Parts: sequence; C-alpha cells; structure tokens
Amino acid sequence: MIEASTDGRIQRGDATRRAILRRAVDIASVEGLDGLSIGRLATDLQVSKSGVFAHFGAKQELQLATIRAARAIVDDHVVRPALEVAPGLDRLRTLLDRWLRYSQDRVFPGGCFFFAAQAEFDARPGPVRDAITESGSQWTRLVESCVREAAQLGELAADTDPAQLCFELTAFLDAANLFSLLHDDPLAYERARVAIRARLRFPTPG
Amino acid sequence: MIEASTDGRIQRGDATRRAILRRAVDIASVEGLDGLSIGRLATDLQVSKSGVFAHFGAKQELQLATIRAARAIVDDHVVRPALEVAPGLDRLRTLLDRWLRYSQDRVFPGGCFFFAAQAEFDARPGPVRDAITESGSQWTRLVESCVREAAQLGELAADTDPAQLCFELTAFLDAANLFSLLHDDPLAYERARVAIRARLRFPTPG
DNA sequence: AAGTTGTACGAACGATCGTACTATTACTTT
DNA sequence: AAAGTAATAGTACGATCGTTCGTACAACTT
Repeated sequence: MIEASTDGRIQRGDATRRAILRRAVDIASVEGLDGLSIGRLATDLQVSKSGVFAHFGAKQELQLATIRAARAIVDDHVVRPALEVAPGLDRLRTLLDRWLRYSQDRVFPGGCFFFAAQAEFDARPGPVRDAITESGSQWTRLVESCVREAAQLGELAADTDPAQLCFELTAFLDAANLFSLLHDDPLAYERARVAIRARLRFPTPG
Repeated sequence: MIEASTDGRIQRGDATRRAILRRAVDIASVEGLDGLSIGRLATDLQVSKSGVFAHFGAKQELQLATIRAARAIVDDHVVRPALEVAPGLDRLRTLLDRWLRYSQDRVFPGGCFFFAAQAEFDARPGPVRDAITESGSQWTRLVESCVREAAQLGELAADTDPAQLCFELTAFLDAANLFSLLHDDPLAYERARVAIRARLRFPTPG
C-alpha cells in the first residue's frame, strides 16, 4: 500500500516531477531519450535547470524515470483495456487495436514512445537500453500469451506458432507507426489492420 | 563522364572524405545522425576537427553526405544484386533475402542504417528528414514494383494488392532488424524468412 | 518557538558542441 | 622559379551540455 502523503512539500514535489516527466516523454518520443536535455526541459516548463536536475540527480536517472512514465501511459491506453476483455481472440484483437489507436492518436507526438526508444538504443549498451529491452520483452510476452490463449481456445488454426504469429503481428504495428510518421500517411494503419485481420482469420476450407 | 583527377591534392582529399564518411555511417547507425559529431569523427580518424569540418562546411551537410554514402552501400549490397536477377518472384525473393543478409551481416554495426535514421527523424522536420524519407520512398517503390512484376507474371495470387503486400514484407524486414539488435537474437531473421516464405507462396488448393 | 526537512533557485564548473578565422603544407599551373 | 590552389592544422568563439554548490524559503516536527 502506498499512502498518500499529507506533506505539502512532497505533494508539490510530486506534482512538479509529474509535470517534468509528462513533458519528458513527449520530447523523448520526438527527439529521442538522448536528445532530451535538462536545460530544454527547464526552459519549456519555466523552472530552473537545477530544479529539474535535483529531481533525478543524474541525466540517466531522468531517462529511466521517463521510460517508467511512458510505460504507465502505455499501460493505461493499451494494456489495461485489453486485459479487461475475456482471454481469447477478442482480447488479442482488442490489444492490437488499442495499440494502433494509441499510436495513431499520437498519445506521444512522436508516435509510439517505445518504438522510438528501441530504435535509438538497439545498438548501445547500458542501463537505459536494458530498461527499454525489458519493456519490449514484456510487451512481446503479453502479445504472445494472448495469441496462445486464443489458439488454445480453438479460435486460431491448430498449427499456429504463437511466437511466429506474435512476431508478424507486432511487425505490422511497428511498420504502421513508422510509415505513418515518416510519410504523414494514416493509410499505413489501414494496411496494418488489413494484415492483422487476414492473419487472425480462422482458415476455413473453400 | 567523370574524369579521374590527376591532381594529387584532390585525390588525397577524396580519400579522406571517403574515410570520414565510412566512419560516419558506422557511427550514425549506432548513435544516430544527430549523435554523430565532428569532434568525435576527428578523434576517431586522428585528424583535426577543422579538417573534418572543412570537407562539409556544416554539420547538416555532413549528415546529408552520410546519408548518400549509406545509400551507395545499400545499393551495393542489396539493390544491384537483386536487379541482376530476372524480374518476377526470383528477383523479389533475392531482394528480400539480400536485405536480410545485409542487416544480419551488420554491414553497419547498428543494423540497417536507414531503419535507424528513419526512426530517428520520423517526427522531426528539415532537410535531413526529407532526404531520409525520399530514400525510404524509393525503397518502397522498388519493393512494390518487384511485387507487381511477380504478380503480372502470374507468380503470385491474382488478387494480390502490391502496396499491401509490400507493406507486410518490409514490416517483416524491419522487425527482424530491430528485434535481432535489441535482443541479440538471430532467430528474428528466421522468423522473417518464415513469414516471407508463407506470404510469397502461391496459394494452391488443398 | 526552534529546529529539521524538502523544494527550488542562481551562479559557476569543465567539457563538448558547431562554426569561424588564420596559418601551414603540398601539389599544380604558368 | 613564381604564383596559385586545395587539403589540413591550429586556435578561438559563443552556446549548450551535465553537474556541483551554496542559499532561500516553505512546510513539517518537536
């Protein structure tokens, strides 16, 4: 249990921290987690640079906190709504559709935060990369488990390879996110939906 | 016709420029085109910062030249070999396979240069972004034209939508590139190959 | 009321960034 | 041999980076 603090100082600090992180995730989704700078953050929020810095103690801590803040937002928009649907094909479809809407609605101005972060750190070592890959692994496991449940319920072909299908489905998501951003073309999301629909249609003879 | 210069100064300058750009594409594939810095480049190559700078006159010109250099490398490894194969399914398969090998062989240490660059600039305006999106468009057109040729030759299902299939195929490529980098797992390339094979198999009844 | 704690500020640090100017050196042209 | 040109080096600039430090002030504890 986390008790709500009655200490006005801490409440004020938390509010500031939230404001910083809300701005941080938006900046990072566009400029990258490395492009995110403390001075820029301070200027945007009209506070002092040292004030921002004091909340995290180090640039890397700011980056890690930004990742955690982004995760909370994705959980709100994508994961939790899907988990409210009964396991099976419905949940899987909801999960994928929620992700596409989360990306398309530009919850982050730079599209999916984690796609940007993954692409930025995919070839660099360090704790920031580790935090990003861990988030990626959890997302993959979630999608794969939804596929597996749907298959076990007989809502997908019996010979379905969950890991393979998961790879293909998430490939469509990321491709739609990237293409729509690069070419400012929402048609990419329609392409992803078409591809997903075809891939999740139970193969009927004839 | 471009005449080979006999001016030793210019030849030396060209050699230096090539060395700079070869290092630049490698750095940029890992750290990003923005992470690429003139000072870092000079230190790595053991030349003066102003010497590097003089070759380009501005950071942005260095970035644009780096993009052109990367294109030449991709053309060598992927595009040209595929265009040597007769149009149709063979050419399409060659193109996709060459791309997967180019990514997997880490021709650039950070995987596909253009995937990294696209993800970095997909939400930022400017000439660098424009150059990257243009390269992306040309790649898409190439893949799509190969699909279209294969379809017209009757090597793909008659109801094939070239743009849609192109979207799905390139989605598999990018996903393999990203996943293999993030999790240091070559299995991603196998998944992409499986997905591509299934997608390019002419649907036979039964 | 006195003392403690937590937030935020302002100034300054060394490092690095991109860029601008001025040699210096090597080669070509006349 | 002299003049000219191109590549590279050297130095310095203003800006920004992450970080440190001392301080002011508000809020809580005793």
